[in-house]
Amino acid sequence: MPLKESFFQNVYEVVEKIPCGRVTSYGAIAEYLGLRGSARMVGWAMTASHAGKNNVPAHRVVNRNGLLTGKHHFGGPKVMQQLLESEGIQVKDDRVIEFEKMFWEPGKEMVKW
DNA sequence: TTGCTGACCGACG
DNA sequence: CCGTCGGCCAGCA
Repeated sequence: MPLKESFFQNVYEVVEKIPCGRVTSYGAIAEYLGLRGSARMVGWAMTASHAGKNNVPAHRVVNRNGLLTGKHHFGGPKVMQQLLESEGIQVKDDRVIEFEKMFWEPGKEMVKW
C-alpha cells in the first residue's frame, strides 16, 4: 500500500473517513498529515476535490471556528449548509452548532491496524 | 527559478 | 472587535 500519494489523495482519504454527522477542521487534517501549520494546503486540496469528480464530503470540513468558510465553493452559499443539515448537523449563521461535540479528529476513531 | 495565489491559523496592535 | 502580517506548502505561468 502506497503510503505516499499526492497529498490531496491523502486528504481525500481522511475526509472520506469522516463519520456521518461529524465535522472536522482544516487544521486538524493538516496536523494529522504532518502539515501542521499549513492548513491552507488542506483547503486547497478541497478546492481541487470539488472541481473534479469525488466522493469527498468537503462540506464536513470547516475552519477552526466551525465556520462554513468554503460554502461558496459548493456552487452555492446554501449548498454546504443544506448538506450538513441533511446529515443531522445543525448550522446557524454559517456556523456548526455544538461544533465541539461534532468535531472529529482524523485517526481518533479509526481502527489501528 | 521566481513570484503569486490559496476553503487556514495564530499573533500583534 | 477589527485589521494586518507572517508562516506554512503545493501548483502553475
